[in-house]
Amino acid sequence: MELEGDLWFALLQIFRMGGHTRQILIGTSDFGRMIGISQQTASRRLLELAERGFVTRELTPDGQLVMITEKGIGAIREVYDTLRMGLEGVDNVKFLNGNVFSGFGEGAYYVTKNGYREQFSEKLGFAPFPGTLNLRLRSAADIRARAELEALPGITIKGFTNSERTYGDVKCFLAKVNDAVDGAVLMIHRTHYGKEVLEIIAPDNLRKRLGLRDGDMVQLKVYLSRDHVQ
Amino acid sequence: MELEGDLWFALLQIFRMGGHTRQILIGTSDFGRMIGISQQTASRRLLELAERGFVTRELTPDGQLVMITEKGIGAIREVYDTLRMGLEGVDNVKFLNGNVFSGFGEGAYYVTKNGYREQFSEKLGFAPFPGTLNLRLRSAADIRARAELEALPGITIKGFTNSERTYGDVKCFLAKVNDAVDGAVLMIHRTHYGKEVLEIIAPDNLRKRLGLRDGDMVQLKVYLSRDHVQ
DNA sequence: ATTACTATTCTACGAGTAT
DNA sequence: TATACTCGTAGAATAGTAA
Repeated sequence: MELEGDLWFALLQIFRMGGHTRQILIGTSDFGRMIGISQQTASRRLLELAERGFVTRELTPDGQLVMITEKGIGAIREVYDTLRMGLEGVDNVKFLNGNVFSGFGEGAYYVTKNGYREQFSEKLGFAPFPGTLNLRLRSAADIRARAELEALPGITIKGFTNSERTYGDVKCFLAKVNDAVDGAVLMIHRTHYGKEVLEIIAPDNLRKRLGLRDGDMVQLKVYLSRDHVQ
Repeated sequence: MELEGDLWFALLQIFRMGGHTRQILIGTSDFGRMIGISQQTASRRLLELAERGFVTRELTPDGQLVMITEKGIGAIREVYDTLRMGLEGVDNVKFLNGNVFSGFGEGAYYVTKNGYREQFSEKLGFAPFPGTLNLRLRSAADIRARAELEALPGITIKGFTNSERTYGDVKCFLAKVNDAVDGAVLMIHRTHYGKEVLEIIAPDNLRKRLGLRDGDMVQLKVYLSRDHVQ
């Protein structure tokens, strides 16, 4: 989150007053009363929001004209998008949480095969980074949710045969990692991992992109069908 | 707001992990890392959310099973509704802010006339409290916005004639006061107030319901048409 | 009237640690 | 391992004012 709680709520209050559509005139006393803080703190909040570029400010003799900037609207929309998907797309989404661990890279092996790579780009919309992020599921509910994914069609990446051997089908689901990065869950049919493991692919190296280390918890939003993916 | 900033963001994090759909297993260390606070503070946050009824909690040897309650979802939905109306209904809404003052109660006089009362109930969906809340608009933008309301059709309450005199038409707009209470803006056609005054009616006494005193600022969301009113 | 500085109070964070 | 207590302290909030 770019904006800590109290500051975000100050921004929300400006938003409620229509500050995203036009300049609004507010006094720090009124503003403070509206969100339950003192005049002085209200002053500091508005100052800080302006300093950090979330609002523009213009002092007048009887208050200040405040308006939310593009950046401010972005901060609001970020929360909005999270809430919308969670509240309205429930039927199409499964939430999973797991902890990062270092695996044997079997997924990485698959992901680099040319016979798969082109299909990934075409069917998932991105060329996967040549490596997977391994997650270990820890709660019964997560493991159950993973089992339910097995039963769903998902997005199928077709197997193929080359001179050496035959490669089986791979099933994927589009997913959002930590509510921030788009990627996909890889369900390799014959894997030696158990039912408590999930492999994630993404356009980037997720460990670097999200600053993940072994043991860190990661949240996944798995899209069961393509509808409503955002 | 029922929930102060930091606590709300803790709830949001649980939401992001799917805690509104099922119990999720989280450790206080992981949870803290995810929102940038210490293990101890994370523990306190979860404890307080549970104490205040926003989540249920169940301790296990390796973490706690947390799930958002109805009340918690309500707190999230409250913000969601605000954001949705602000971001998606912009064309249908005008935001106005004004300060409460004690007026001469002309609106109250109108609002109690039987010839109007029935129409209010029928066309606005509520029987108005016999009194109005007077707001004084302070910024040029607010006064301009009020003038724009004059030009719109709104909801017309027809005038009538009784043995004493003739009563003119009254125009209304549905509105939300302080993002919390449903009411309506009353545009009495011939009033001795100037262009910087607005009268609000609602099912309840707004001063009591919202704890308003003279001079307090009030925010209004005026719905220009009935579509998308929430 | 305002906003916002300085001084002071006090809340709330995290370190250390018990369970 | 967990969670969550106590406690010292940093930083935030308010009081008092200046501008």
